[in-house]
Order: sequence, then structure tokens, then C-alpha cells
Amino acid sequence: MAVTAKDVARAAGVSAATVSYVINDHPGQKITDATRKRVLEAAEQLGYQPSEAARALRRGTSQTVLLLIPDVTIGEVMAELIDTLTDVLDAAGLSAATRRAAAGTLRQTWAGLRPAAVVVVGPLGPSGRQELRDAGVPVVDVLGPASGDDGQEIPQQHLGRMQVEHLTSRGHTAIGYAAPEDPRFALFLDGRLAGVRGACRERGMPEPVVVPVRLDVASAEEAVARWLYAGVTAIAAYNDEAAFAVLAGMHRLGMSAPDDLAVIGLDDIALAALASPPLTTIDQRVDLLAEHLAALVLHRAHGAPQPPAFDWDVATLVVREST
Amino acid sequence: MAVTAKDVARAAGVSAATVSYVINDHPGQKITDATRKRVLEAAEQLGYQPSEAARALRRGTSQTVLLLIPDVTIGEVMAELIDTLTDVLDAAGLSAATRRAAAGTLRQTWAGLRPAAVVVVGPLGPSGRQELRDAGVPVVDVLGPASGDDGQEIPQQHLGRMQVEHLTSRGHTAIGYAAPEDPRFALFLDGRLAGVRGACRERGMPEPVVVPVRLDVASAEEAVARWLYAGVTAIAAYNDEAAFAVLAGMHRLGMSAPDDLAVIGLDDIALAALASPPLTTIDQRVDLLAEHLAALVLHRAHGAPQPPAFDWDVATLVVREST
DNA sequence: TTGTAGGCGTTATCAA
DNA sequence: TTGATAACGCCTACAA
Repeated sequence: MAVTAKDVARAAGVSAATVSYVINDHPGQKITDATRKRVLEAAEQLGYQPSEAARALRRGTSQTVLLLIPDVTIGEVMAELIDTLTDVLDAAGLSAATRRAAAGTLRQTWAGLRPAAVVVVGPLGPSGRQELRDAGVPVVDVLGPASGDDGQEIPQQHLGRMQVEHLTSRGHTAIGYAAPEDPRFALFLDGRLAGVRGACRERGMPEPVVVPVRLDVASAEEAVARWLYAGVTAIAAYNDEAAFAVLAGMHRLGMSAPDDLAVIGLDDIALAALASPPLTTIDQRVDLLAEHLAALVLHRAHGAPQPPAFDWDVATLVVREST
Repeated sequence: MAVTAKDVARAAGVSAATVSYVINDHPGQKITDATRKRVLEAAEQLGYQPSEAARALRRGTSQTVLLLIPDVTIGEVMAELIDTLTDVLDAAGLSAATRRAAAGTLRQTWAGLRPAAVVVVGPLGPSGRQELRDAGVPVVDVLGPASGDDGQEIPQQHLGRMQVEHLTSRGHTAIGYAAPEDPRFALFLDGRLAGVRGACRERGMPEPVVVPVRLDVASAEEAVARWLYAGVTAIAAYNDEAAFAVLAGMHRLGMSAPDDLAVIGLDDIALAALASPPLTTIDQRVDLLAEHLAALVLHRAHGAPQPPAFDWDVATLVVREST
């Protein structure tokens, strides 16, 4: 059997209530140093850990933060986001549980858990958001302005814009965009592409030539051919993987970056430096974003001080040789 | 306020106990169809979800499965493992929570949670394992025979062996091994390398020339030079990323696979097909492994039928052009 | 077939 | 400064 507060109380010669006071540093409770010491020692001795279940029942809300993630194969970047978030929350005594946003009814997903907060990484309709709000569950949003005042926006547009800025700084005036086909990428794709489109328009450049690219050479080869036909001289890719595909397609056609076609990726995955030629890309610093989101959760759920607004400009251009 | 069983009971004109019977299909309880219907309708109507906290408190154990993962940057494969595991468990009504194996005291990590089971992906000393066993928490192990009878073994050795088998089938008799430097990879590296060594020995081949490789071109270039000097004609890499590094190093030296040096990776990440040349590798089918682990958890924690032993031979050689 | 009551471990209120 | 007690929501003997 597990060690309970009562066991500790008995060992320390106090009541269970006192144990609770000591363990939680109950504000406004005066505990003798001697008593405190006896309790802590007994707890240590017995390896006491308060039952999360009982705590949650009593407090009406658990210490679990629900991470609603999109229904896409998890890439390196998403993994890092979840990972960092999990670690930081863990350090604050919160435990993260991930669920696919798509799985089952939304209500089913959180209602039983009484989460301390929900971090929305994937899509979540306004009705779902309202449902959560009504239930008093803090919602922290990774995406989009649709989330309202407590939402935070990954400026996906900003990322697309940065890609175009770099390409034009290299003298390119007609660019193509390598977009993944799977509609489940739409979540981030829409923003990034809008940024690219906007940046082109502002500069008086023609619309970007958007071509779907799968992660195989044949598909990429075809895409490259289309871009060439359209007179494009540089490609912005949805992410580094798409950029790899473009490079592979070019390679197959006997072309090489940046002379035949310049390529810029997005994410700066570990392999980006190993591409041939090494891939110019953008590091969106998802680690910093994760820390910010965690701070936001702590603020909304635990009354921690509100973190300063996130500085999206941390995204960093990593210039290598493909542009 | 959250909807409780009592609310449902009131709405359906029955007692809370009856609600519990209906919700849980309590075995050996006869409930009138009319009553059952009324209860289910009321529950649906009110959006009732039983409190996990109260359930856990009552049953003495939560519905959470703890995933102890190694303290390494999460790669595509580890992400897929965690991801699949989370999904399958979720479908069975269990929720997965991940923790770095290294974070804090082990006891601290699980004791409060009263997990339904612990899946050990990372390292876990025998004392820790014993502690869990003493507490009656089922342990499911991804790695190594050290885990005892309930542990499952990823045959890391088998994977290394497969690499060598393929290379020898291509006529190579002297091979090199590309090993990541970070000691935190030791967990899997040791097994894979042992498999490579064993396979070489069995075939009367010289010991593999093990060279550390970081994910940058300079490091890889140096490694390739050392292999050439040692008279090696083929490289087995710890994983696909290391293989990419080797290819990049060769490229820089004006060499190309497989003529100058053959390269085989491990994992079959999405980018493997886009390497130049496309990377021969091994798909270890971590998705199937994850499903098996989940079945094992369900068996040990929920009394589900014991799954058949996992067939490690599902690992599949993916032959492309780098060998 | 359904209802009543007790207890799981914790914390908050109130009394000592 | 500390202790007794009730209540959080659920499940399950047992009683009706």
C-alpha cells in the first residue's frame, strides 16, 4: 500500500492536518520549527508522496495540462515543442498529457481530466473553445488570432515573409513555393503562404508559383520542371523536408543550388546543415516559444506573474549555401 | 461547476448508484432497459464525464500510463513510438504522460501519480525497477533483457546484424561504423554495435572500424578520411542522420556512394529517400512495436489477454542506391 | 431492480 | 500552534 498523510502523521506524532500544512507551506499557518522538521523527516523517511488523485478531487482540478496536438505526423519541430513544454511544466509540478485534437469528442477528451489548462497546438473550433471557457478551463493557444485575448499567435506569416525577404536580398524577383499536399498541414501552411504572398505583393513581385511537393524525388522533379517553366529563380519551402525534396528533384535534373535555383527552408532541422548544398533556412526557436507557453499556463492556472509578450523576432535566419 | 453523477441521477430520477451501474455496465447488475435509457439520455444531455480523480482515488490507481523516456533530443523514431503509444492507449481509455527518466527522483516521478503502468523507454536502474515492482506498478520495458520476465527486448543487436548482412551480400569484407558521440546514445548504441561486431566476427571479417561522427560536415569528412585510411569499403551508421553525415563528408571529398564507399543507415526516416544517392536503410517498424507495448500494458494493467510475443523480424531492409 | 451508506486521501473550516 | 471533522465524486457491499 501507498504511504498516506496519515502514516506520516502517525510517525511524526501529529495529525494529518498538520502534515498537510507542512507539506503545502500553508500560508497563514504557524508551524513550530520543531514540528515542521519532524514531519518533513517522517515524510522523507517513508517516501511520502501526496496522492494526485485525492488532491485533484479536493481541489476540483487536476495538475494535468492537456496538449491538444494536430493530427499530423509529428516532425522534429513539433516534437521539440511538446518536449520542452513537458519538461518546463514538469519542473513546475504540472504534468502534460497529449491528445490528438481529432480523437473523439472534445468534451470527452478533457471533461474527465479536469485539466489545469489546455494548450491548443492543433485546430479547435470556436465552439470547442467556448465550451472550455464556460467550464473555466484556461486555454492557451499556439496559433492564430482567432483564439481571442488569451491566445498567442505564432506569426506563421512572419516566417513566410522572412523567407521572401532573404530571397529578394539575393536579387530574386520571381519565386516559387513548395507546399506539402496533405490538407492536415493547412494549419500552418495557410499562414506561411499568406506571409509569402503578402511579401511578394508589397515588393511588386508576381504571385509566388505554388506547387505541391511530396517527399519523393519524382514529385519534386516534376515540381522543379514547373517552376523552371514559370521562370522562377528561387524557391521558398514550407519546411526543411520540402526543401530537401526540392534539392533532390534538382539534383536528379542535373541542377544545383543556388545557381540554377535558390532554395530556402524553414525549421533548421539537424540535417539542414548536411544537405548538398547546406540548406539556408529559418530557425523559429520553438524552444523559446514552448517556454513562453509554459509560462502562460503557469500564469493562467497558478496565478504566476504574467510573462512579457513573446518576442516573435527571435526567429533567426540561418544562411548557408543553398541561396 | 462540473456535472456529477448526482446531477445525472437527479435528472433521470434515479440514485447516483444506478448511474454508476449504468455508466460502467456493472457486471451482475440488472438494470431495466427503461432506466438505462433514461440515465444514458440524461448523461448525454448534461455532458456528464466521470471525474478521473474520484475514480482514481476510489480504485487506488489512476488511468495514466507513465512513459519514462531517455534524456536525448527526440528524433523522428522516438516521436513515432511515443505518438503511437499515446494513441493506442488513449483508445483504450488510458492516458499517457511522458517524463524524462533523468528528471528528479524516480519515486517523486511516479509515486503521486499512482500510474496504471510504467513504460520504460530510457534507462532505469534495477533498484528503480524493484521499487516499482514493490509498489505493484506494472513495468513494461522497451529495452534489454535486464528487465526480467516482463521486459521486452528491442533486438538492437539484430538491427546491427542486419546491416552487416546486407553489406556482405554486396561483397564488402571490411566495414566501418559511424557512431554518435553523445554518451546519452549509449543506450541503443551498445546493442547495435554489439550486433555489428558479432556479425563481423561470425563471418571472419576484421573488427568494424568505429569512428565517432557528429552532425556536421567537418566531423564527417574527417571520419571518412579515417575509414579510407583503414581500408574500409562500407559504412554502417548508427541511424539515418549519421548516415546523412557520412554522405555529406564523402560529398565534400568528391566521393560518392556506393562506388567509393557504401553506406547503410537505420530508421528509414522520411528524408532517407531524398538523400543523394537515396539511402539504403532499415525500417525497424517502431509503430508495430508501440502497438505491442500498448497491448502489453493493457494486459498487465487491465487484464486484457496477453499479446503474442513480438516478432522482431518485422524489421525490414529498405534497399535504395547508397549500397 | 434500485437505494443507502461508507470510505478512498486530501485540504479547509472551525474549534481547542 | 495544532487537531477534529466534513466534503470533494465515485464505487460497491449490503439492504430494501
